[in-house]
Amino acid sequence: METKGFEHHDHHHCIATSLRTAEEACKAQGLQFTPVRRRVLEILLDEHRAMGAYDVLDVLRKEGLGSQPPVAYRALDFLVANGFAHRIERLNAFVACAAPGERHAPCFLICRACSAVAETPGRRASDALRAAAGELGFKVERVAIEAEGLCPACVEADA
Amino acid sequence: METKGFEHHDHHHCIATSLRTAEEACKAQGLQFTPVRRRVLEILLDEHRAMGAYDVLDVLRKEGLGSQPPVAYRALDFLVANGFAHRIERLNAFVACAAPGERHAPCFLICRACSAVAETPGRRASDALRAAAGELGFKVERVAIEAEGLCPACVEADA
DNA sequence: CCGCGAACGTTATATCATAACACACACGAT
DNA sequence: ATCGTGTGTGTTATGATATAACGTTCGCGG
Ligand SMILES: [Zn+2]
Ligand SMILES: [Zn+2]
Ligand SMILES: [Zn+2]
Ligand SMILES: [Zn+2]
Repeated sequence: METKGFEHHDHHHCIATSLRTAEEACKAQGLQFTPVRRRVLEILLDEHRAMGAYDVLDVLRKEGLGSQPPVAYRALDFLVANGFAHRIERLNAFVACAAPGERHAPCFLICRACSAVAETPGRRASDALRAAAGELGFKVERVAIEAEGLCPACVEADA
Repeated sequence: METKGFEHHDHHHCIATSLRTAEEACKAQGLQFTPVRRRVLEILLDEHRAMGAYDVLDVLRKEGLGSQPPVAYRALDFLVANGFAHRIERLNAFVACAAPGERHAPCFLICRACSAVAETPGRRASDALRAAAGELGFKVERVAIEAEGLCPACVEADA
């Protein structure tokens, strides 16, 4: 998996690929990739940053796709449950998954200065956590690993 | 005996020690360990579980120590800022620190069945995270590591 | 046709958190 | 001694996030 948060990239391409991946995954698993769900994923991909449910809802409203909180929350829950997006606990916000389809323990780097969010593989951290939990007899089902600090650009600006 | 993390322990003793540690740390650092702050820490220690700010506030209200949200939030913020308590993002809740005074990267194991919360050293996971972040030029300042799953007791009950 | 489950639309409400301002008090400087 | 200043507290009001509950629609298999 590639980290996208702090680097330039071909964004049109990355949107198209993610959407197609989601579409195919839904078809393969018999999930309904409905217009609202699709559009919410598009919105997250467009912005390429962490968005609150109400931010997403604002966009849906303007487009006549839904006007009440449950519409946004249901679509977001679907995307999160199926690995197309992640919830960032620290921000009460959502972000499109940078590597949909791959089984992974996401790990987020959140810049406190510019609010950029990068998803990076958290496999090592996740393994360490599972090991520690296992020693206590705790059965880990989901892991949230989130770091707050300064992104490369803001570290420079700070200095 | 109550449950600390997932194990039994001498709870009266653990409350007393934690309170004393906080008291001494405040004195040493010139921080004000005011009645409200002290009482809030006691409340978190008493319950020995994750509590919402409003849960804490309910107790304060009954005791005439404060009746409005800012009172609870201010005290909790103080305790968190100084390492006497932690905030659990996943639960929007607070818990007394299990190792006050020691510099540590806390890591939480949250049981989805019984809501028990254990704090465990997250040093290995935290180190792994910092290493991954460092490769990207990200400067980590704070880390939140939270696992959701089944505690030992609930794993057994489940089987 | 009917029963069912999944998604959606809507209303209302629950839950979590902070802005803003007034007051009290401790403490060091004038 | 008085004044300014910083810090903590009390209070009102509001903002931000999230879900309960119920009715409607629609496709699908019995
Ligand atoms: Zn992109
Ligand atoms: Zn930044
Ligand atoms: Zn205890
Ligand atoms: Zn449990």
